[in-house]
Amino acid sequence: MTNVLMEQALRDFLDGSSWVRGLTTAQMDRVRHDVTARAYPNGATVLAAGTPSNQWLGVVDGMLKVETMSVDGKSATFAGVPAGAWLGEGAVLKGELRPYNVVAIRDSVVATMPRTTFLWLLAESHPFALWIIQQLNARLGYYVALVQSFRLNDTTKQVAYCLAELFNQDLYPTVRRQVSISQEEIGRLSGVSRTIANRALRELHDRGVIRMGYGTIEVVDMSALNQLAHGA
DNA sequence: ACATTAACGATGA
DNA sequence: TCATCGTTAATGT
Repeated sequence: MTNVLMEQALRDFLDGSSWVRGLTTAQMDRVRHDVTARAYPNGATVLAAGTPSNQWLGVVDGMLKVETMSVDGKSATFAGVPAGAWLGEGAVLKGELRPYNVVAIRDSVVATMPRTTFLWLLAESHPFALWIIQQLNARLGYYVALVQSFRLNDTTKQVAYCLAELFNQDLYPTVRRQVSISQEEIGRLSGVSRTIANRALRELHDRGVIRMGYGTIEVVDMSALNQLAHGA
């Protein structure tokens, strides 16, 4: 993507971010000035664990994941983050070193807001603070339901839950029915091997819930997927 | 039982 | 050419 196209994509992305609508004109001007965009190829580390939390990130295009690495090199994926979402406010708020890696799992464009701008907005804008609260609350809800799903459900339903949440409007406001993610990453996100992820996805396909493409999954029946995700 | 890892070939971009 | 997918056989819990 050329720089000009990327700047245009960044403007569109900001205009489409719901928290921007609550800002004053002056606040918006500063945001537009301070937020920058950068492209990352598939597999690239956007932010490494252990580095200072100096930025809030927005996924303009593509897909990121949040993961930790254990000492023996194994990794656990906590979240898949599709285009339209913002992430990283937790570490910025705590002022800690980043606890997780943020990695591109597709060719991606990522927007960066400096920590100082983020904290300024949080102090200046009540609507922004409310938006952040609802975002944190939506994440909490995700993880509570995740524990429930893993305690009570078989692997196919675990995969269904993780897949369904990629379309959660509270977590990821951009409305889509298709997501660009490999079965390998679906497995990591769901805590199962690629073999099992593949079997679960084919089961969902055979039930007419999704369609599978090369590196993509399209939801055909969202309500059926959500029902399976919650134990049906 | 049921999941994982490693591996293979096939195929899409 | 490389990523991704579908499948299988051996192995682990």
